[in-house]
Amino acid sequence: MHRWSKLFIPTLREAPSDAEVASHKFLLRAGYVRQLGAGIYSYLFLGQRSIQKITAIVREEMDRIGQEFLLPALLPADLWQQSGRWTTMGQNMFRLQDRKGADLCLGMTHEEVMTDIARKELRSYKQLPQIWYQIQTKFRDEPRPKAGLLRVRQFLMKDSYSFDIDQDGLDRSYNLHDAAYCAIFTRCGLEFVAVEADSGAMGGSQSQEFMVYTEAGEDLIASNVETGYAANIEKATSRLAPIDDLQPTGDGQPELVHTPGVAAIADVAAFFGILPAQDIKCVAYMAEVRDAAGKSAWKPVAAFLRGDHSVNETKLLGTVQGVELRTMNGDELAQWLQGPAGYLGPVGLAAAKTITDAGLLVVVDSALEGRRNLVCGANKLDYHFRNVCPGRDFDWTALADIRNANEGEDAPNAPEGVAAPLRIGKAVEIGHIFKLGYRYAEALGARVLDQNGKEKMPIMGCYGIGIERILTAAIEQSATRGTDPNGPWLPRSIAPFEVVVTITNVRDEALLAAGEHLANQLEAAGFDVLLDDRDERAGVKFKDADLVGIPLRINVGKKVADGFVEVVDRATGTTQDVALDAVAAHVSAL
RNA sequence: CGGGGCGUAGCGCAGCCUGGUAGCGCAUCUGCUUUGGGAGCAGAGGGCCGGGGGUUCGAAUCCCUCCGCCCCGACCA
Repeated sequence: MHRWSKLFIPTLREAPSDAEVASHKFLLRAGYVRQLGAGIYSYLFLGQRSIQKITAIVREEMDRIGQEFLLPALLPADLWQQSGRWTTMGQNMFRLQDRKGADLCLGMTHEEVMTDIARKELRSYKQLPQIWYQIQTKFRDEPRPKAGLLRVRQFLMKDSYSFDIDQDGLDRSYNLHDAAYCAIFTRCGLEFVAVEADSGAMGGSQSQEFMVYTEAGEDLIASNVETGYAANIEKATSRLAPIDDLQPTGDGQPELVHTPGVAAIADVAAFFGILPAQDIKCVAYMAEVRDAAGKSAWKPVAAFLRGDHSVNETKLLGTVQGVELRTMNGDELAQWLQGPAGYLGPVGLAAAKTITDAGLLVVVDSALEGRRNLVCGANKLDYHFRNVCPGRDFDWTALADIRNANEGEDAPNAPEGVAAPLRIGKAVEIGHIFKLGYRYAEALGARVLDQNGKEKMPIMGCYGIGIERILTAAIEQSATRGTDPNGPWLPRSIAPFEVVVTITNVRDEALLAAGEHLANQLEAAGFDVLLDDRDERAGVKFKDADLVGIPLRINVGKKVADGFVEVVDRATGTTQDVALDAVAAHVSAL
């Protein structure tokens, strides 16, 4: 039995000024954590209890599909040099040297170590599949730690790794994780969505992120509940409503129009009396590309989109197979597009044949495909073209989806004619499952014998869950709902205690006895109970109980004389009188 | 790494511009009263004003420098 009077729960009346996001303020004010440095936190009693609730759930679900290991956090450089990541990890890796001068790093992820075990121990396909997981502290020298526990330099991660003999096996391991993750996040009380993620340049074949919508999040995602569509904005598409094309003027061929001072999309639309969607917008970039040898070069890229659309730079980067983008400066615009910003257009440009060729890469967004009689810049100050038809009047290096999907557009998988508006919002990533492929098995030389006695590389998957992010997301979620003026509370499954029994006046022997008895009863019934036996005024105890986010409170007060206590349910904001001997049953039913 | 802000008691802040050796609220401790939503009165303790250097008779205050933290951006297997 935990008695508040004996515990260290340093609640704060006011949040330290460093804290901005709701979860950060909560964690500090409720006495869950204290900060030691940028992105470095100590977990106090309540925080640690919550973390343990979370890891217990994670463990329980993971044990159904895999085996728990505990790998070192201190890792020799050698392994990372073998995988090639000693150099590619760059600044995000904490590095150190031992007394002999040997290089080491602090683990930020454990593909290398797991694969090292696999290569040394796994010999036969008969040993596969394997799913190995751990719950370990990870270290990442984040350029900018922020938002309390949301982005930190030291954090807990459940990471697992699967080894299979073939793609089918990997698919199964991946699906097992998918299901386990859904079970974990559901049990943790989170409203989450699994989104298609950009698997990056590493060539992973499939990847899903588990996200929780919250303003504190750092990613943008698009989803629609009805169709089940969900994707990171870097990957999201949408079905566009049809746009009426303009009727051609004159002979129907591109016609040069004098448009003095008309540069912005809105001005062009107004000048021609058209919709922005009937205009072509140009955004010009320089893209850094690297060849196989790792040599880098900057190539010019002109991106063309519907006037009312915006470029998704991740998509564009993927299309041109580049590593970095920056917008063109004036000189570069003059050199490659012969026109000033505001008057850029695709007509008459010498587009490279393929993205690997030299010269200007012209990338046209798929939404322009098949459109007719559009307006665009003429690459000449104060002039535009009308009657421009993609394909007839200009060519391109690549036609691809490079635009951002917008809020309210229909999900791409919605049946024709069915409205399925996308919800687009910020979200925090709480988990990620990823089909890795052969990258690490290859680099580190892991091999097993298959049914035919031939050496084969095991195919891998890796899967992560941010433990603290579950806590953070749950708090943000509760704060966002904003239904309780007394602040956020935690889902019962991950709250440090399920119930707090508040004795309104401990100097009243009868109340004290009743509270103690009730707390013991509830504990015997299997609940996690905190007994507030402090000699404080009732108001203080109510405020504290709410502040620390315990989802249920039982007030032991005057009504005890009649055999009743009050049960306050934070989730519904309701207070009910319940007979003393019926409390356990009542709480179970909630 | 670029831009901005901040650092004064445990927390929130004022004082700095215009130099004279530190103050308010909350919290803490003692006593009395109070006891269902952060009580009242009386009293008390607590600060190397982030560090170092400089200017000055004198620096929280002005100047230089370093450190730390927060926010925006860049970055983020």
